[in-house]
Amino acid sequence: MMQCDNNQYGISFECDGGQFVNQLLHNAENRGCFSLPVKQSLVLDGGKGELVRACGRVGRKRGVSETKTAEALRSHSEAERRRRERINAHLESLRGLVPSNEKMDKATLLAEVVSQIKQLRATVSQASEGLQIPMDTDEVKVEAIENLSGDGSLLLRASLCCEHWPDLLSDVRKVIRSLPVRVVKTEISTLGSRVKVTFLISSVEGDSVVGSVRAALSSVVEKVSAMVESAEQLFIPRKRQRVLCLDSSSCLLQ
Amino acid sequence: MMQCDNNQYGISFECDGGQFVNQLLHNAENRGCFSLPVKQSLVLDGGKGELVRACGRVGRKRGVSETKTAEALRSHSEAERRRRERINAHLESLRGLVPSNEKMDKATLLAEVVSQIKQLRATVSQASEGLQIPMDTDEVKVEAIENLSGDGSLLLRASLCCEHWPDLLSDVRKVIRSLPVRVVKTEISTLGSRVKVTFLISSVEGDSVVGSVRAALSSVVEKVSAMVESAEQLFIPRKRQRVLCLDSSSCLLQ
DNA sequence: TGAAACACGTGATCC
DNA sequence: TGGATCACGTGTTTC
Repeated sequence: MMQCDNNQYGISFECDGGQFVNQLLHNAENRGCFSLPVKQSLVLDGGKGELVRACGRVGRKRGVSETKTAEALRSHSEAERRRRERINAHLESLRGLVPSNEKMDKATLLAEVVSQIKQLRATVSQASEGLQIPMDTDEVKVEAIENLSGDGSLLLRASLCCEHWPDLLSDVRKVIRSLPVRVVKTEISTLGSRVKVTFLISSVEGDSVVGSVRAALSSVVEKVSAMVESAEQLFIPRKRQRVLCLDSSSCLLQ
Repeated sequence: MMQCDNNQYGISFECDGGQFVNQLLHNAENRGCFSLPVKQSLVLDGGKGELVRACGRVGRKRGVSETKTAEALRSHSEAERRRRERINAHLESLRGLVPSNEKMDKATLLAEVVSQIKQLRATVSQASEGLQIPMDTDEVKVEAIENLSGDGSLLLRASLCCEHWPDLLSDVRKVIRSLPVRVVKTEISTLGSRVKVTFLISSVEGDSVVGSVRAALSSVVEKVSAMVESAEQLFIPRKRQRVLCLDSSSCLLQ
């Protein structure tokens, strides 16, 4: 056990840095009535914010350090109150978000929130399968649909699915335009923050076009995924796509 | 201010039942060093679970009531510790469910959870539109598709969408069978805990069949909605449909 | 240094 | 009554 006098409120006590002994001592030390060599404990008189000795008569003359300690205790307890209020406000929000009733204790409420989130995630995952918009994995698909007659040209269905990103659509347009293909049809669907772009593409160069379209779309997906990841690491909350459209044909990319 | 000696730990103090004054007195009373006529305050010696006087010498002889108080304080603080552990365990679960990082303070974590739930709900709502399975409102739709040639028979598309309930499918089967119709095709889709059943129905009685099919399906939906509501009021967590199938033709109802 | 975050034990309240 | 829940002020640690 060693002496530590580095606590900020000027309250001296015995401790050894060990959590266990600290806990054992905690209560007694608060009152300064422990048999170990405790020097003193100070408490705040809530009524006037003045300092009193926990044991013994109320001090007649008070030093500067005691006044400072009184102020520290006051601001400390006020900060703690604000913290509690902040936390409880969020808990109230959650109370409004889970179905169920009011008058639910904190632990049960939090358990309910946990299961609610899991349920919602499962539902979203299910919906994303039905809508063919995977939520967890990015995706690039390119497939030949049919060989057009004679001239060796090809009809392709190509799609990409990833998180939304401001430059996503213009990037997709750029890479598609750089290829020797003609876009027959475009569909853009979104689900939550995910975007899926599907093309019907015709090309006269049947040989390598599948690979080059796949490479082009993959480069876009990889760029977006890198941007999103770095934004998350920098604690920048990604802006969510709020306006969602499903199955809308559009010429945004043309 | 009036005397209250009805607190369970045998600790006497002054109070007036008012929250404000109670708070002001709270701290000083803990130590029994307030200038108001406080009788005594007892604290638990964490090391051995023994009772000591907050002010004054450690008592040599201890009464039965003091022993009982010591035990009460101990079990009280232990119960409180368990409560904290329960709450913190749920908070840890939530930490694992929000994306973001570890080392997030409680208030921020809870704020993140709130926004996460809102986002998930918006996504589910969006998906339910795309999949034509409304999440918030029950629905019965019946429409004539075409008049079959000559004999006055009719082809209908009928659908119902509501929460899942164990007897739902058999109830639907029952009411459909009670009608003078032939079921041509059935589709069952689910999203989360919602179920949508769609029928293609042919009938030789073209006049009233739309209304009677609608009435039949509505009676099922109303029964289910009543069951679900009463289950929620009784705090019975409705069993969620875990196995989800989308757009599956089936003969479950035939 | 001082502000912020957490765990703790306690008084109060409810059923 | 005893047990459970909550708000509170405080000691401690971290940055």
